[in-house]
Amino acid sequence: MREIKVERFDIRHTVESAQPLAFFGDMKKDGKGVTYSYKDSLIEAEQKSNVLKYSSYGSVCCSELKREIETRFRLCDDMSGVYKKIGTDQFMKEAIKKYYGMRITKNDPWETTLCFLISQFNNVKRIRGIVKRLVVAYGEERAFSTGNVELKFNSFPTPEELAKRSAKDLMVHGAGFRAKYIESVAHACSESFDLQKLYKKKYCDAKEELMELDGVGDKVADCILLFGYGKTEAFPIDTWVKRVMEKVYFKGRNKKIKDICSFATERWGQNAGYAQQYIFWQGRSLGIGK
DNA sequence: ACCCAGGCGGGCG
DNA sequence: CGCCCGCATGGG
Repeated sequence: MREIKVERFDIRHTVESAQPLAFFGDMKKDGKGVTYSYKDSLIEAEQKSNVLKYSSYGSVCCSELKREIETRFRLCDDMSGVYKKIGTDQFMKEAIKKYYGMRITKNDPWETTLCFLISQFNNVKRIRGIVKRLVVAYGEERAFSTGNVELKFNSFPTPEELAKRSAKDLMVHGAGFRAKYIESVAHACSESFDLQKLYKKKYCDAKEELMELDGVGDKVADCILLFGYGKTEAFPIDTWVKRVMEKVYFKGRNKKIKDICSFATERWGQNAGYAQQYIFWQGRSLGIGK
């Protein structure tokens, strides 16, 4: 068990706020820790006030593990600076106070892509269920014995593994009409489409390329860029964010996605992604628009 | 029963 | 282009 000091970090808000970790990871019952698969390994992380304890089962070495933890939870982000930039109005101040320490997570691009393909026209509980069933069905099973306890988990299914299945196979797991997108994108990513190359592209260019994938539109592309590539200028606008934005910043008037997007970019710039996460999670908790 | 969910693609004007 | 509709599924 290793430790790292953390400030302005809350593992519960971070893991529970409908980011990819909420879909394929497991929150511990007490809400203070999480377990999730990383490559061939299983990682555990647990927070005790200002200390994040972590450990792993599997082949990942300790320097890589440290880097993975710091990257995944974006521990190097200057949250004080972020809060200063986005906490400029009453709504944001309250959201920040309520979910203080909630970070954007940085996840694997493919894993993020699959999660958000499934997210469309869907709800958080079902997304998690579908992702979980795909992991069980098509992830590689791994087991470790830790003292007297046998630990089993599945790694996240690769594009190659999913590409072997037809949309009809995938339907069994409840993916619904999204199954055809999963099939198509799994094929693309295991053959011609190179997700890795998007790291070095600018936000706009990367987004344009992502949207060539079947089932990836404006919103899903922004989610992939934010949670899968760490491009924090992305501002995904779903039904919740749209409603909050209209109510809080546009006097309740119906606005187009494009207008909301340019407002957010102008107001929050590189921190738009963070602003979005607080808006989204606070909007849901307040039930805005319902 | 009815409505909605971290939208998208296709078809039409 | 912009607008509108259908779409699988299950929980509230």
